[in-house]
Formats: sequence, C-alpha cells, structure tokens
Amino acid sequence: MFEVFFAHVSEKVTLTHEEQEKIKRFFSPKKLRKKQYLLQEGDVCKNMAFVESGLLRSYNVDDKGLEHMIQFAWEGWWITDTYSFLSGDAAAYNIDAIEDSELLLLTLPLFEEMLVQVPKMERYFRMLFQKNIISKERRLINSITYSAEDKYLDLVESRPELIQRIPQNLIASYLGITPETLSRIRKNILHKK
Amino acid sequence: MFEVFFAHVSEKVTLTHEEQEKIKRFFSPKKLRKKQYLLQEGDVCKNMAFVESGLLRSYNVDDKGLEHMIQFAWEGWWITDTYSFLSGDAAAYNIDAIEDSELLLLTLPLFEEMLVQVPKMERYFRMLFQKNIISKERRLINSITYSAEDKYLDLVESRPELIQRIPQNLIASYLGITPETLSRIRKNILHKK
DNA sequence: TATACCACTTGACATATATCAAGTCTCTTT
DNA sequence: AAAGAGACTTGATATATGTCAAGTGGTATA
Repeated sequence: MFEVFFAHVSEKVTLTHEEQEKIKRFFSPKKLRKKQYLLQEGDVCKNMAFVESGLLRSYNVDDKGLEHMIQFAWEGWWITDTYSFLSGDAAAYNIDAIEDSELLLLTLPLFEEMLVQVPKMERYFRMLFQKNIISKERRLINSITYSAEDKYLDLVESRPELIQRIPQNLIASYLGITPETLSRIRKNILHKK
Repeated sequence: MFEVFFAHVSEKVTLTHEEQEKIKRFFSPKKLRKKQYLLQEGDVCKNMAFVESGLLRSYNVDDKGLEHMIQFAWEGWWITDTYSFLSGDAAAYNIDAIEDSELLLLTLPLFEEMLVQVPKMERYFRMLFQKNIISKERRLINSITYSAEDKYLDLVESRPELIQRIPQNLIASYLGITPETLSRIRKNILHKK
C-alpha cells in the first residue's frame, strides 16, 4: 500500500527502514469508488491525500453551477484543499474520484507531528511545494497570456498523459474554456496538419 | 538591513541569536534603483531575493511584446524565477524594480547550505511555500472562473494595498486584461454606487 | 515656463470565445 | 435488440473583451 508513496519520497530524501515504519503510522489508507467524494465544498478539509492508485480531481463550482477544475491527481500525486486544510476554514473546493482509487490520508495534527518526529520530511514537503509552485505559476502565466488554442497546445506538449487520461470536457474546464471551444480547437489543429 | 527579514522569519520559526548570525552570512545585500533589472529573460536566475524595502515585479513578455505580470514583491516578500533558480535553465521571466529597493540575495548553493546548517529554515521555507501555493491557487481559480470585473473586485477586496501601490496598467496586466478594459470596469463600478 | 512624457480615459470597431440548441456516435443497461 | 445516457461535434448567434486611435491631465525635466 505504501509502494508508490515511498518511491516518491525517495526521489527527494533517503529514509531508513525505521523512519519508513514510523511514517507509515501517521497515515490512514482509504479506498474511494468512482464518483465518491473525498471533500465537499463547505466542509473543512481534514486530510491531505496521497494517491497510491486511481485518479481524483479537485474543482470548484461557480454561481451558474459550472465546474472549474483546479487539479487532477493520479498515482504519485498529492491532492487537498491546501487553504482549508491548513486554516481549518470551510473548503471552497470539491474533491472526488474520477476512477476507483486507493489513498493514503494524513490529517493536520499528524502531518505536523510527523514533521517533528521525522525532520527529513520537512525537506520532502519543502521540495514538493517548490515543484507545485513552479507548475502553478506556469499554468497561471498560460492562463493570462495565451489564447485558448495556445493553452491547449502547451498542455498537449507539457502534460501528454493528462490529455490521454482525462475526458475532454474536464480538460476544457481545466483550461478555463468551454467544451465546445475545445472541440473546435482540436478540429482546427487537425486541419492545419 | 536584516530587520524586515528576521521579523518575517520569526512569524514562522524562532531563531537563536547564533542562528541569526549564521544565517546572515549566506546573504548578499544589494540595492536596486527604479527600473534596474534583477533578472533578464534568457539569463539564469542566480538568486532568490528578499525585499527589505522597495518594490519589484516579475513578468514575462509575449511574442507581441506585451508584458504579463507574474508577481509584485515589496517589504517582507521574496521574489525569484523559481523554475530557473532551481533548475539552472534560462529564465522565462524578467524581474525589475518599480521603486528604489534594498534586497537580500541568496544563491542556490548558499540556500542549500543554509538549510543543512540551520534545519529550522527548512521549516520556514516549507511554510512560506505553502502560503505561496494558496495564493497562486486563488489567483488561478479567479483567472479561470471570473469575468474581468469580478477578478478586479476580488483583488480590491483581497489585496487592497496592491491596488493602492501599483499603477493601473500593471494591475491590468496582473489580472490578464488590457488597461482599457480595466479603466472601463472602474468607471462602471463607480456608476453603480 | 515650456516641453515632453506617462498614466489614464473614451469612442468606434473587431474578434475570440461563450451560449444555446440540435445532432451524431458509442457504450451501457435493460 | 431497444432505449437511454454521456461524450463529443457542429451551427447560428450573442457578448465580453481586445484593438486602434485620439484626447486629457498631471508631473518630471530641460
């Protein structure tokens, strides 16, 4: 159950066997069936979730009922509502499973306790967050700078697995465009070739 | 010179006097006059910069020569091109001073050395990056979800100091809209009142 | 004091993208 | 095999925002 997780951690820091055993005790495993919620808007986000298998998404819902994708997370990714998790305020996001999934959950008190007991994990999370910042920044710039077509082309290039695995209507939402526009863009790109 | 910096650090972790003295040695102070560059697109970003006083901005420039604001940083903020700084690849951004500024610079080797010698700083940066993720995420959602007017209203509410201090054409760029559109939005908001 | 420059505004018009509505195709369920 | 649902496409039209061009007022500079 912890295979993917420790493989991921070991890319950033080297843990002893004892440290691994200690770390395991802070997590609760959880299975989620397709379409089940991990978090609903308005609730407090009690967990960070590491995805051992499957696929989840986080998104918010606007006044008109439209969904806006914030993140997709599959094997080897973390997903949470960072703000709600850390502040204890109500979540603005929903998180649910796109495919049946196996998760490792970590609450805030256990997260903090783990960082104290295994200081190497401070380093792991610092590095994890660095990468997160880089990718959020890239997405933000794309969103501000590019046309709908260029946003899509950049995604195709930078995240091809995402294009393969995620339905088109969710990709459209992730890019901040409508499914109709994305469909027309794809048609347009094919014509050009 | 380190007043603002240690005030900022002490919000997150408590340092001894010895630790403070040790930390100081990793930084190089630098003054920047208005309009001077800290980083130019294409160069490698050699530093993270902490702003002791003044105001800087990071931005990229698109094919048409238009600037797109990524971040503003004044007293108590960090600014860098995170990707270029960590990877050593060419920077996609420019960073320059909007006002005369005093900075504390930290190179990557010294950043890493500091984290080893003063492990509390791992914790400081982990927490700093957490906050950064939260604010980037909020901006991203706004960018994807909201109309130009709603983006501006959200900024007025969440970052009033920014509205005060930053020229309107740069705010427009930060929101991903044109200065003309922002001007009309502001007029429109006044009319409603 | 004159000059030039910059930030911002305003108007007319252009365009990318959204919206609404219908249609196709595939896959699942009965 | 039939029915229904879901994902995607396509067309007609609407709308928000961009583009281009001109004008105003303030402020720095010579």
